[in-house]
Amino acid sequence: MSVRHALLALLAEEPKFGLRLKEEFEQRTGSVWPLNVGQVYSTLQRLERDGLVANADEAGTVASQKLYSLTDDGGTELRSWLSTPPDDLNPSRNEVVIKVMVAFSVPGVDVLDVVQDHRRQALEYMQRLTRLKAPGDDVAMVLVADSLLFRHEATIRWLDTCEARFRNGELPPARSTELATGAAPVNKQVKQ
Amino acid sequence: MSVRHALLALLAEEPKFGLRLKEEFEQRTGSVWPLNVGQVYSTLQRLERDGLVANADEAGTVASQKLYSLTDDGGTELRSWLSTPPDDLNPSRNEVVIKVMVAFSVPGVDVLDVVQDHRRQALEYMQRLTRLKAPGDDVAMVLVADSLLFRHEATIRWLDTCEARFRNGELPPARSTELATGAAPVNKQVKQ
DNA sequence: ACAGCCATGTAACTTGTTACATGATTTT
DNA sequence: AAAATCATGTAACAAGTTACATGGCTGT
Repeated sequence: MSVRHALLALLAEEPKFGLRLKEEFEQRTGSVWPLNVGQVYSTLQRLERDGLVANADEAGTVASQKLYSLTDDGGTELRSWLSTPPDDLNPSRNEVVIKVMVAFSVPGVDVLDVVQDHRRQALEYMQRLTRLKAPGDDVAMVLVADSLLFRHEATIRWLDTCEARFRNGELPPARSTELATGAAPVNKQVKQ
Repeated sequence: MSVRHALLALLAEEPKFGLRLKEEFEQRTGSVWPLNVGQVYSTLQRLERDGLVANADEAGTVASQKLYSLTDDGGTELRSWLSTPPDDLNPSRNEVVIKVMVAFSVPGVDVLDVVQDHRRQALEYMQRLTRLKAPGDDVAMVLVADSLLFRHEATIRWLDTCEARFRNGELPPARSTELATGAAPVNKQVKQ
């Protein structure tokens, strides 16, 4: 849901057209997160359908440009988004975490290898980011790179706690001969 | 792409059916990331279509259960996933980062307010997580909670650097009178 | 027999990606 | 006038969410 609202934010400044929105979005993120043009147009269509954006077809612009402007409802929606944290109740899935949590029961695979693999890869990516940040002209790019650095660092720290716990013998219920979750009902047909 | 591969991993242990996969996935993530049953079935269909999974319709099970097993191709795909880092070239978008990067040009909104808002909310969520972790029986839940805690901490640290830079007068190019695309794109590496 | 769960499945929708098609404007 | 590029748009697909429909099995 980020793109939808980001477009609203960019339109709050002044009416703009599709391609311009793509360019500005990428400028704000230092070109780290490219935005597909096609998605801009379809998102604009949906925003218009929902009344958050209107076609400001005033003169003064090139004919082939289709200007969109923020409506009052759009402004309300935007302000609400800016003050709301991203979904506490449904925290988005973390691929590395999922990978580790399912890896330990795969035959022929050592979870600790997976952990080490990803730790090393995260480190390498952090080094690449740090190197890339050096020129440091573009503030947007530096900030977004920082966000990636912090996130990778968090991943590495998590992998470390994982390794510590695993070496300490703390393993999640491996082969689920019994699904002993209190809430979830046990599947009686499965056990043989 | 997490769910698809997670199912492969769970099937590597032994043939299983849809509902069981849902239950085990949620068990592995301490019920923090619920998995929709419908998605399990449609994902299984796609996996079967792609030859990564096969219908192991052996006897011995209840008629209404449809067992799936991992194929050789599925095993190869799984092993490849387990040793590959999640998309360095297309790092996934971070909603909080996007929010901050687009907020500073919204009329009537102070970026520093947005930063403080989200800092406070992330802190509150961390406290809730820490409280929730106390009973600490379920290793899976503790690990996933840790991953969320680390991620929130990374967010907070990023927001702090943002605030520092903003107070220091370092603002990204606000109104883009000129879209100077001369900057080296982070992401445009060779597609190989 | 009937209620209630187990298990599978489908339909409609949203977000996002890639690729392609088409017209308008500017440049040479 | 031809070529390049600006700008919009569409089609097809993957992945995910919600809601609903449909049989089969189990317990009382």
